[in-house]
Amino acid sequence: MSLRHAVLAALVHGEASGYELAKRFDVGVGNFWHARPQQLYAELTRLHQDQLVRATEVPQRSRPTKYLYSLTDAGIAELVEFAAAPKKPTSARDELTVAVQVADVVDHAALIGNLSRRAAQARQKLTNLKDMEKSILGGRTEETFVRTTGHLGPYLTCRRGIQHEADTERWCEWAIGLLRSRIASGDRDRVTATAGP
Amino acid sequence: MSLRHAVLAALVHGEASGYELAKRFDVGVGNFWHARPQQLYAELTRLHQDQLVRATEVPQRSRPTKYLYSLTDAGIAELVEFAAAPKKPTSARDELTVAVQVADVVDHAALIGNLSRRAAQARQKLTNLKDMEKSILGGRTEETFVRTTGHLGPYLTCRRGIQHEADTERWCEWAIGLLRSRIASGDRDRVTATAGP
DNA sequence: CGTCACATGTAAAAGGTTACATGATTCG
DNA sequence: CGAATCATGTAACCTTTTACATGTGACG
Repeated sequence: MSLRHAVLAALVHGEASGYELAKRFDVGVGNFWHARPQQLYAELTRLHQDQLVRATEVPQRSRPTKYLYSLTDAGIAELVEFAAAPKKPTSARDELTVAVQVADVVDHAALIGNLSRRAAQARQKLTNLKDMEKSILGGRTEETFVRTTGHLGPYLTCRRGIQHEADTERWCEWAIGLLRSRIASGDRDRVTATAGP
Repeated sequence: MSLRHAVLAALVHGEASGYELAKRFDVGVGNFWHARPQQLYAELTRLHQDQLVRATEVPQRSRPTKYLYSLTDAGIAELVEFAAAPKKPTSARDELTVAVQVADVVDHAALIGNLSRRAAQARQKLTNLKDMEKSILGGRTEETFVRTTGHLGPYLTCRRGIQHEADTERWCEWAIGLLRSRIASGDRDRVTATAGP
């Protein structure tokens, strides 16, 4: 039940509407918690009912009324409790790795295609995250930043994302290399996706 | 809908009962796809109905009859198709990182506790995965292995796991270091989990 | 004139977790 | 004598995804 805490965490940064929050989940928060806009709208309603956030109505001309949400004291208390509670290990679920697991039974070219696409995605995310890191550090060195800032959290998670994406890219490229070398050293009896009866 | 493919992937290694499969998911496959035994029993039934696996009844004395499942040709074809299809990016969901994101609002000591526990889990998994790697390589160097083997897939995914766990451990320890240095350099106004009214 | 940004949701379906149920055998 | 291993499942619940619904204003 922890979409709830991801939303609260996203609101620490400042008040936001559901729509704005969705964008925060697309860039920053999305690195450690995915959620679709629909989920956010629903969760915000629940959080409001439970008084962990307060909502300010902002009428729009020619658009649905917008609601700006911000943390209440109860909301902050909830976060404090959450951070102290034992955490479940992340539950891994990666289709690509499932496909790689069966590399020996499967069409190599298609697999390599999938690995390249993933590598490209990782590079894209890396670029975004490095921009984010730059804007967090704001010209300071890490050492200075850590001593000065009141916003260590976002920096820590941003670094986490950077390392993870770099790791992903490295692994994809390495796997591609091995699969290719295997093709080069001659492989027979490979089943292909297009093989008909 | 890809628990299905994770199960098929696990069966490439050889026939298994639901119970045995649950163990494969605990060790090997679990590194990239989690599933509870109940899910596996249900999925195996479905796969059997769809004729992607065949089932051999094995009566037990004083125990529920056991079913040994193995891949059919249709099952292998399904895997081939799956491996060629475009893959969704992994959906990140990590409670610990959510907690770290709000480090600045939250009790540092408790957070550090959570980070240490995660680091310890990562070290444990690393040990297991390195044993697995050793048994896969079977004394050969990577180069020799890659040229000789018909089981590249499991090696690739095992390496993925190793790198990921190593990365996790490094990040946890690094984050702990920064959080501690922040305590040392004097921090005030930290909300603690035990603070009452 | 088409597409993107804004701004909210509802409803059904799929996927995953937790709790419960049963019961013999082996090991320390 | 208690715990772990073997061996299967059902049912209720919670979470996530997908599809649908609505409509304006700005930009090129």
